[in-house]
Amino acid sequence: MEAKLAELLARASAKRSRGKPRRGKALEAAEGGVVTLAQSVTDALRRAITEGEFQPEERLHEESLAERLKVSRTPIRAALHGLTVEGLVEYVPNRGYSVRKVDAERLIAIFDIRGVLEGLAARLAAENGMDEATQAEYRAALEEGDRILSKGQLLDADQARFSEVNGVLHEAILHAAGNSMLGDMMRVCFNIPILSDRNVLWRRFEWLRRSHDDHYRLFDAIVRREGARAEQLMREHVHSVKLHMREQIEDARRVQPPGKR
Amino acid sequence: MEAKLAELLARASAKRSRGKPRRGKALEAAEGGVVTLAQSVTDALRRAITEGEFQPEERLHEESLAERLKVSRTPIRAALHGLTVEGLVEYVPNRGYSVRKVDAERLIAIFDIRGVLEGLAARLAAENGMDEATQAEYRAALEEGDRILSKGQLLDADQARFSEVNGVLHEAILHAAGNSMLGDMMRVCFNIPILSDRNVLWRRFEWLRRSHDDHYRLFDAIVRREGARAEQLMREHVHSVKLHMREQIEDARRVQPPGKR
DNA sequence: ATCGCACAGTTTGGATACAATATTTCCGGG
DNA sequence: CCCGGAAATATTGTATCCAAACTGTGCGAT
Repeated sequence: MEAKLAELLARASAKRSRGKPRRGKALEAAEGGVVTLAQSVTDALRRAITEGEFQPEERLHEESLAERLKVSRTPIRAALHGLTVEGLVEYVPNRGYSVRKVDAERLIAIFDIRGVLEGLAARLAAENGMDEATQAEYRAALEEGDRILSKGQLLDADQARFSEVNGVLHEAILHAAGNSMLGDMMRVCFNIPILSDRNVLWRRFEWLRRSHDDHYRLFDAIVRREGARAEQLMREHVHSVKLHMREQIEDARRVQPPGKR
Repeated sequence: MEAKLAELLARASAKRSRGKPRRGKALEAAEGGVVTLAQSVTDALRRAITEGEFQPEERLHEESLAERLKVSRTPIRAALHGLTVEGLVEYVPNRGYSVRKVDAERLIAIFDIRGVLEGLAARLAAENGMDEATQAEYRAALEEGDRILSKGQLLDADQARFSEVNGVLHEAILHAAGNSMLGDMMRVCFNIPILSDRNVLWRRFEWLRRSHDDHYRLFDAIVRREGARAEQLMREHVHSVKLHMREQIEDARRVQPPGKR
């Protein structure tokens, strides 16, 4: 679990040099496809950080990173600077960058914001209406969730699938909301080390069932165009995730008492 | 109105080399005081853009900017990259940066987000309670607003002061909310060319009076710790600003019909 | 022994040089 | 006259270089 970072970079930049001599036009790459080294490095570092490749307060030494990724310091610096603006990394002038620590307080803050942002997304989705294709996606994801939950217990392999299902649902709502900025801001709330792939939660099966049920009601509210109800449901949903998370944090703290250093 | 940009940079970087040989420790400068050239340039460019120094889709040519600001391309690039992450600037690989256009749709999107974010701030402020000092600031700002409005009409010089008052009120609520991330996200919603200093609105006096009254009610709700009410009031308040703004845009469009280019 | 100071080494910030990519111009063919 | 393509030009992307700032260590004074 060491050269993993370089591997991430390789995957990120794969989209660059692949294929034909490249159809000249940059437009094809304008969205989605990564083009510059700096972007690849940014993606690689972001993933590495959110997936816990680095410790919370760990220094991010420019030269070491450059060496590990086999690039010069320039794209590294661009990436670190960008991640600082995104809020994933901290920066002190003349002293460099470090991984931003996410303490309990900050986590709560994030969830409060997620609550209102996702609530807004749900309301807008309900007000604007969800097109057929997106509805179909949503429904499919719901059914997939049913299948996973029907076993009465959750296997490890299922966790990833359930996360996937969750992602689809949220994306569908976000898409229906039709507010592009909302997605940008939400991304900031999701790119957080601890939860990242949201592998953490999903502990108690019963809670999970309830969560899945929320998704059903949310869908109902949206297709009925009941904006206020959709918003309320989503808020409560996120709120319950927040409580669940706080519980887990406190559990973890009990195991390993505070005041480590 | 040409060398204004350079002037902005001078002001921004003034905080750097000022004073004694600088107390060695960087900690003093860690927050607030700008330290690196890149930061100064970022601030200068942000201001220039939000104050309308550049046209909406105008290209931001690295070398020209470097020349105008008398710095190398390095800090310029850092600044542009950062502003891109912030959403003020657009970027296409190998083609450079340009001022992001804020069309009506985007403006609406921003106000929708501001509505829920400021609503959250108001609710949190009410739930947490506002300390005495902040309450005093808020009250002082309210009275200042009364004084300005008491004349029955708004002079040009008053506009700036009223904007100031508004700023203080929002800052007070934000501070009481105690959610640092909220401030970061809200900044993104405020750094928008069109409104920037919020000089635009405040057209109709009556509307302004109503707006000021909102601030009173908001305060009442907060000190009474009525979170839900505070949130609702703030939402409605922002919503009314949104409507007001949309109206103005449509007015402007009537004067200068669409399809300019 | 402790505090302060100076010096050496490390690390970052900014400028410059070079390479890669896009845009423009200009020329020949249709 | 218009269109297509190739060279020329301009602009961005990356690497390297140098200067400034910070960190740590060791020596000397108290």
